[in-house]
Amino acid sequence: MATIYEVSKLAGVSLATVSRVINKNSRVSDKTRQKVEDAMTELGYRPNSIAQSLASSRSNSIGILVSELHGPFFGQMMAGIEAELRAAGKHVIITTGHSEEDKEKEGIEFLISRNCDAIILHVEAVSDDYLIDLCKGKIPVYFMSRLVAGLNEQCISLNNELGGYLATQAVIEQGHTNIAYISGPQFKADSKDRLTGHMRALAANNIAFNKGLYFEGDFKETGGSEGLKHFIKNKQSFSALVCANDEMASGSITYAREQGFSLPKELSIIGFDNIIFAQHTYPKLTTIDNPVNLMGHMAAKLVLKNVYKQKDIVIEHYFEPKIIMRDSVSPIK
Amino acid sequence: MATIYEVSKLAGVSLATVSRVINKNSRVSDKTRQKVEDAMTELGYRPNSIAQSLASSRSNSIGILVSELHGPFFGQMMAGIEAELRAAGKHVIITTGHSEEDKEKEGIEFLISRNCDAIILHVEAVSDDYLIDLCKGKIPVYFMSRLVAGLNEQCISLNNELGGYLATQAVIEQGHTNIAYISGPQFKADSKDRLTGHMRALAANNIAFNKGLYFEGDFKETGGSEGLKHFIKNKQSFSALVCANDEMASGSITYAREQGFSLPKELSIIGFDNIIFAQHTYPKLTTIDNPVNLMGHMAAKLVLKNVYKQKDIVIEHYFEPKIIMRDSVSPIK
DNA sequence: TTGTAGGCGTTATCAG
DNA sequence: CTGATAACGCCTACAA
Repeated sequence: MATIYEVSKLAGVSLATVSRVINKNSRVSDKTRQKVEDAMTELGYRPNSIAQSLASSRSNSIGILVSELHGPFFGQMMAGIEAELRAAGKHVIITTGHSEEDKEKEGIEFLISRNCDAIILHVEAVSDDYLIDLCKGKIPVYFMSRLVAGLNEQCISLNNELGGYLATQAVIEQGHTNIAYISGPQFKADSKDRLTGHMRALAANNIAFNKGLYFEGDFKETGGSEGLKHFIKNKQSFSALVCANDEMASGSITYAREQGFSLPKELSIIGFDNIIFAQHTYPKLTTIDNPVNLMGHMAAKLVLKNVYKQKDIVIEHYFEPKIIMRDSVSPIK
Repeated sequence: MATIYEVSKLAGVSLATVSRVINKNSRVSDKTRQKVEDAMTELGYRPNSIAQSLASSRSNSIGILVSELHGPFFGQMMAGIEAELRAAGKHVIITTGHSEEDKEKEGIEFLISRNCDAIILHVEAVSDDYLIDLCKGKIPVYFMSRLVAGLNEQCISLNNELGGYLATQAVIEQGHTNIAYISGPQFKADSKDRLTGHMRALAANNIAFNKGLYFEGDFKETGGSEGLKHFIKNKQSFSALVCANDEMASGSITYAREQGFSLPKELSIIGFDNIIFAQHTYPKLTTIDNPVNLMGHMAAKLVLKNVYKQKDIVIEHYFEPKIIMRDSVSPIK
């Protein structure tokens, strides 16, 4: 692979001049610029971004840490971030944390060690203290879907509590009072907040929280089926089921039908996130819209504005969920 | 951020010695190792992987190019690759090509310029010639879901033609002869192969290919609904619909129900890929299993074996799809 | 086992 | 506008 040195020799100029035409900044006479460019194409020269990065301590790449690479939620999030950044000529380096403290930390250190200009984190297992410490470092850090106390300016988050409230409220408005709830893993802030919202809606309507109608799921399809199975086994009676995300709602819809429920007549089900597939369950899933793709774009804009000093960017840190009415919730008879 | 130099000073040893304990290879006496490690923790030292990479021209990171970051197909693929590599202590750098030639090339160059030890590509728009050229470079290149002539050893692929055949054959075996087909974008090799398989099944059963029952979709949910709408508008008669992937199958199931079809009685639908969500459509989607997660693992193993010289790894280059019988296909009345 | 010194490919600061 | 030259942080023969 040709280096800047060979280019300079072929073009008959110095290293510095070649570097200048690469970086298009300081003035170079058109004549020499042309010579250099010719030499570059002739040699098929490509700048080595590793070397650039080492020398300049800038990399034009942004590190991203997500919990998982699969799943509709993270897919939309990554896609949003990447699209915005790519359009600005930046690259993205993605790694995973698997919701485990060690792996999250390791992932973060990898990104830092790669000289990312900034990192965008969706972390779930690591403590606030760790994050606050992290922010004292040199590299700018931003957070998706996590509100770290005192670091609001660096967070893009959804009002999950409100979302949880809206979901349960929607079901209550249809006359349901026996409402089962399948939450996400409770070590995750999102899950906790959604559950809090659920409780608030219950309380606001004078419905007592029934522990027998609560199940902690895993945010996956299986969580939905297992939760429902659990309720049925324990002979609970309920006419509505609110799930803390759409995957679990899908799983429970499938399982409910297998058990002979007529949906939504005998059981109303509501989800959370509004993943694309929510339009393709049967009945079509009523759910809470989580604009995670948009939030990804916003996180990217945040780094564009703060790190790359792009002007005229308006940042919205806090997103409000809204309900999407479809067919999986019906009035109680 | 502390450097190796400060560590060496604090530990009272040379740069080389510090480098040795970082790389755990050449022998260092326990005593000095301890001194160095103490110094490292005291300073909170983290190796700068950029500098490591520049000096050693090795990066312990593998570049991955996928078309999109979202969607169940790529999600599973990335997850498979990452899991395998992560377990081996390697990191993954993911970027996207968006199925556009320019972006694919740009993505590849980014990965190369980042000194990846190897790159794994899922490219769709770039030509074989370009890829063959690419392989002449210094950095090892591997391909997912694409067979490049002469480069079989570097490819992990699925027999898409067979999959296409199996899908249509399954529907024929249930007595269907008027079979509509919604393909993927025909510039993609996968789509083309699946269609070829469809044609072979038709031919093998003496069913003429009817152009009116063919629609080129986009591999997304909308492709399924649009295709079905197209057939209906043109007053085609058909009792079965085979879709080149599950997203389109889901879209067509939803649309079919909206149009009042009773499924699967009045219309049998089959998909391709067996994404997780295929279990949650109604009726549950009969489809062709595409072990893309496994294939991701295999691609990772390929680099573990060839690039990192790990022994005892058995590579399987060629995967066979198989049919997954569920409920969306029924015998013709 | 440990240290010295040159080099990886660029950038950036000075002079000129 | 252009050219030397010293960093950037680390690896790796080669010596000791």
